[in-house]
Amino acid sequence: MLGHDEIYFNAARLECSLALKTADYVRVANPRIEKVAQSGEGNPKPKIQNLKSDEVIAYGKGKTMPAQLYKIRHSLAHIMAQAVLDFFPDAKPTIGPPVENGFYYDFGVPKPFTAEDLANIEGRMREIVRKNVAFARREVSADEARAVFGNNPFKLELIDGLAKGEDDMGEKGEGAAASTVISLYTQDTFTDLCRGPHVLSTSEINPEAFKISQSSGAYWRGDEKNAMLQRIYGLAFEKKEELDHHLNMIEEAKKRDHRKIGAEQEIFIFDDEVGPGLPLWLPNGGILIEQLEDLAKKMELDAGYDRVRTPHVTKDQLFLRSGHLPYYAESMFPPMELDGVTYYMKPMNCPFHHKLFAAQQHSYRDLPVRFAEYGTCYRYEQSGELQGLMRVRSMQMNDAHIYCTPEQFESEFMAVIDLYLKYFKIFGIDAYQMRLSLHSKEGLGKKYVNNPEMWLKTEEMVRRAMINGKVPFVERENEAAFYGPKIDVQIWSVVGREFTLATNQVDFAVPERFDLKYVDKDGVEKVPLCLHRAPLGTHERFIGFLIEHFAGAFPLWLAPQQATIIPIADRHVEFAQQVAKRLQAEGLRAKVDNGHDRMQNKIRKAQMLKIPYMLVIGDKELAADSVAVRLRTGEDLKSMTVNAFAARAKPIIDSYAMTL
RNA sequence: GCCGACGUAGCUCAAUGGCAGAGCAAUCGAUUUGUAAUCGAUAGGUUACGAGUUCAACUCUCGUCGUCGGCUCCA
Repeated sequence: MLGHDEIYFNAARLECSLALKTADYVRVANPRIEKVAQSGEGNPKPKIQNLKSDEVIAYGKGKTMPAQLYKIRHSLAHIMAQAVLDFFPDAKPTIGPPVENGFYYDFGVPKPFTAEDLANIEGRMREIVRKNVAFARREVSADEARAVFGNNPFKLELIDGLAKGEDDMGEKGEGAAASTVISLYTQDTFTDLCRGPHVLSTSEINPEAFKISQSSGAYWRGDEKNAMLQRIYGLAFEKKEELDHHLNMIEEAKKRDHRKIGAEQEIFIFDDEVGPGLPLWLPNGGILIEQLEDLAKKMELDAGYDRVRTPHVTKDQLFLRSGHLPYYAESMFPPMELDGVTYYMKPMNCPFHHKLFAAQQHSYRDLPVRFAEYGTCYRYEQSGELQGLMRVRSMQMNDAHIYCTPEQFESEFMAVIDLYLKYFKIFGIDAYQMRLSLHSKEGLGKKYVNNPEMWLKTEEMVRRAMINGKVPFVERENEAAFYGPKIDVQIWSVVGREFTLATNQVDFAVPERFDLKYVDKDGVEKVPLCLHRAPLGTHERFIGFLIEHFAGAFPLWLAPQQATIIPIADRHVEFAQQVAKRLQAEGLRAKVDNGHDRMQNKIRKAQMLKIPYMLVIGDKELAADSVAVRLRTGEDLKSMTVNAFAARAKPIIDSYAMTL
């Protein structure tokens, strides 16, 4: 992606869709640069690519930021802690790292911070920065450190961990990386346990280039069983213009939030009496869904899939067999008891497809078998995690299961990846990241099927397939499905949240539980491998993503209303209605705007709804059987006959083109 | 689920303890207009829901529901 000179990024870290020069993207967005799989023998060696000649510092999961920015943000976190202690001497500072766009600090305090507190803290921080205080480093023994932080149980826990070679999150460092050096940084009146680095003096920090953005609760060390701390987030950049630019981008991003556009364009609603996370699709949303399903059916027919249908409800036995119960029960809607039988709404389609596979005899000659279904699933997601269409409780999944032999695995897996890429090309999606999600040793037998050999084997199969297919990807541990590794397509919503848009999963475990088999060449019954794939994810998330991706300006083939016909005066309405009928007969979604407004206002309304074509009809058009065509881009194509207009639009629709 | 903020007309917002208002949208009327807002009128509300304090509650308190931002989670 970064190979292109100029790229169109949707959300990612830019929080809005922009065509950018790669160099600008690298500068502004600070892209995630992670382990990139290398071709060659054995496991690829992780490699951090430095796209910038400037010094960068790694933080978080494989992310980097320029060293100076890191120091500024990290130092501001300490200054924030100092300011907080000025107002709340009993607050217990815990950790305060730099993050994308800024920094945060978590405090143990008896009461959450108020908006007024935050304003005071921000003001105090500015005073400290302006005093040009120095940051001084000092290395101490664990016992000395304990003496300094004797009244702060969080810091004592960190010191104990450091003494054992753990990092901030209580995780073991990599062998030799385990450090016994404990360092303190002091600025002004405040000393913190910290590995650094920091600015030498606050004179390196622009007091106008940072801002406290929000506060919220956060669990100590990210574990919900631990104490709830209060986190304060700050935004920080080197220059004020960069902060202003960032704030401006956030404002722009809000305008294309799918929740806002979804309401404006009447695509979906939520209703309190229906329930949270249960979207209702208005007619415009219905059109989007049908267009996507038509596309999927065409593409999947070409790719050799068979379509199946399965029920929404099933007996508990099915999910006991699949292994979802009892482990997945808390993410399922509660059971229904009828006549002594327990039923569940399905959270996924796989077990049903497995049953379909099992219902027929299979020879190796029949494989691969590919069952596709836009299945409706229900998951009881935690209330706090619901977000518009991006995370819901009822969803329609572009699901399919492919049953194949190990020999067929690579070509089947890559055929799915190719399908992704075809879809993404149609939609112009290029700001995504393919992520090879791996198991973790610690999770074996808990989060993951306890079969270490098969994990390593299938992970290597996927890795090799991706390398052979020359598809760039990153690797991430502890993100696999319980039954096998997967390639997830990660995208960022316009407000900056990361989501899995599509997935392609290997399953080496569940087919056996369902006793699935085929008869191989040698006459022996064998268990097939299964691929779970959903290139278009769910309608809910995919459409939520598309709304933001296109900022509501859908390509012609998707646009719920493709043309609005605008009669200039009442005497043109009848002809306008005829034109609408004729265009509808040609398969175009056209409607007459016969409201009381003047033409200018009708154009304005259509423009705001991002309707692709505005067809103006006045005396001239009435006489010539024509329409005056205006595009939503503002371009005026002047008058053309109704037939000429239809002949222009239809191939654009049929080819899924982005042009109008 | 946890922490916090918020919930007023279809939408965006005003009214801080004393008669609930504006713009847009809707409806009706006038206008018949050539590429991003014609004029006028009408209608629209148990201020999310339920309790409490008060002479008086949109406003203060408690609970419930929902939304938003984080945290956690995300097969």
